[in-house]
Amino acid sequence: MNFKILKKSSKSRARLGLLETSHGVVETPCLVPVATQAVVKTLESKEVEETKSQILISNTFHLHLKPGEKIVEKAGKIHKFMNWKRPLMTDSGGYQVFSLGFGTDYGLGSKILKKEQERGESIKINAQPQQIKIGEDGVEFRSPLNGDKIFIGPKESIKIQEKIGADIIFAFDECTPPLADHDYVKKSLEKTHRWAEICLKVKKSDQALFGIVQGSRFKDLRIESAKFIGSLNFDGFGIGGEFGNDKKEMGKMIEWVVDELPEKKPRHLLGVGYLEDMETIIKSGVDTFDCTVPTHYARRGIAFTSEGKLDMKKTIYLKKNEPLDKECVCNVCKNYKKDYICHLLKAGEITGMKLLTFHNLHYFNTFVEEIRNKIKRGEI
RNA sequence: GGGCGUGUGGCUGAGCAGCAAAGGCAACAGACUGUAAAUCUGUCGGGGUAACCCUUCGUAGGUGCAAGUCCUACCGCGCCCA
Repeated sequence: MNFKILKKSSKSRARLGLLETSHGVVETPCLVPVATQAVVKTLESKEVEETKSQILISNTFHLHLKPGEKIVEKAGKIHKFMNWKRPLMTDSGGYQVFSLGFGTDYGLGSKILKKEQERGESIKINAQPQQIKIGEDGVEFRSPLNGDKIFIGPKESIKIQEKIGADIIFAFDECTPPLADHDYVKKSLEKTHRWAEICLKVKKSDQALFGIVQGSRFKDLRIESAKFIGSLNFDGFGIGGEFGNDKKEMGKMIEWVVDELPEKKPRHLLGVGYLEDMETIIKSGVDTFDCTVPTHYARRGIAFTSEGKLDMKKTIYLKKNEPLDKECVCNVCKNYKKDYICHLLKAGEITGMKLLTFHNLHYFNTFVEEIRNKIKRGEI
């Protein structure tokens, strides 16, 4: 993998780049659609290309459980397995440390604390989630599929990711929960840092390996983590964990980190990408970012349009014989109307979710494309 | 004509003396940011912020302190026998 910076904004930390891999080039800044189980749910790979998606991220934990990395490897590795010819990343499974752990215990999201939830900082040093066990060498999971005990640490994650064979792989980290206090995060960070060094040592493939910066909302820890991870011989960097109480803080927190990372290497923001967040995170210096929102919300019946977020399950849309977005040029907007899509969703037809997934991805990718153009024109 | 059965809130469907009445569906509202996620939450007879009040279980009477819940008649629907 090679990363070229084409232009640096004079108005912000934003930059235009080219991420070159053996499976093609990614123009950055770029949204990375999520293909957890080696598929963008509801779409086939050819359709995903048609949404202007340049690179996908799949998940180590999920592929380890099903079908198992050996199957993927035997199929000729993940590109051949899923017939995706462009670049691919795999996440390390670090997010599942959060999601299946404290995330489940407290009903939390990982990025921004929900309004209703008070900042109790109830997760203190040495706390353990109920269903998984976070140890020094890794994490003991229970398979959500059949209850089997599974152990994944940095070594295991890298070995699995090598077998899966994505272009870019991530170090195994602990994604700390928003309710964790400073002491918890500090101790967790030290572990994530040790794990980062192990990941670098263990990796034998020529895949690009990205280290992950944690540190939650704490400035000292974010900077400490960025300095440490940034000093290691990674090919790029992920920025993970939570970003404070509200979105205004998010950009600032990303900048704490970005300013400590080597400038020439790509920065990937893990799991952030509401439309309204995109300009902020890109202006803070993020090159790539993945987010489940366009695909996940599509399966909930939500269409993203220039008129805002539309809940296409609402009965009023049965009476609207017009495209989801009058300005959108995607195949769905060219060929289908709201009344039909609403009908499909109400009838429980999977094609409704498929059409929305296609449109949302196209819409998000076009949105980022426009931000790239703004950087080109020197507007942001 | 005779016998048996049935009639519940937008639909469906429990309840068989102490209910504004289970469940499901639909409807409406909300949530979802490195996907245990085609999911979850709330409302769902009317009125009031609320303790509370009012109107409901085919229709009309009756027996009970109390009736969708028991009795009688009628009406509608279903099946069976003539």
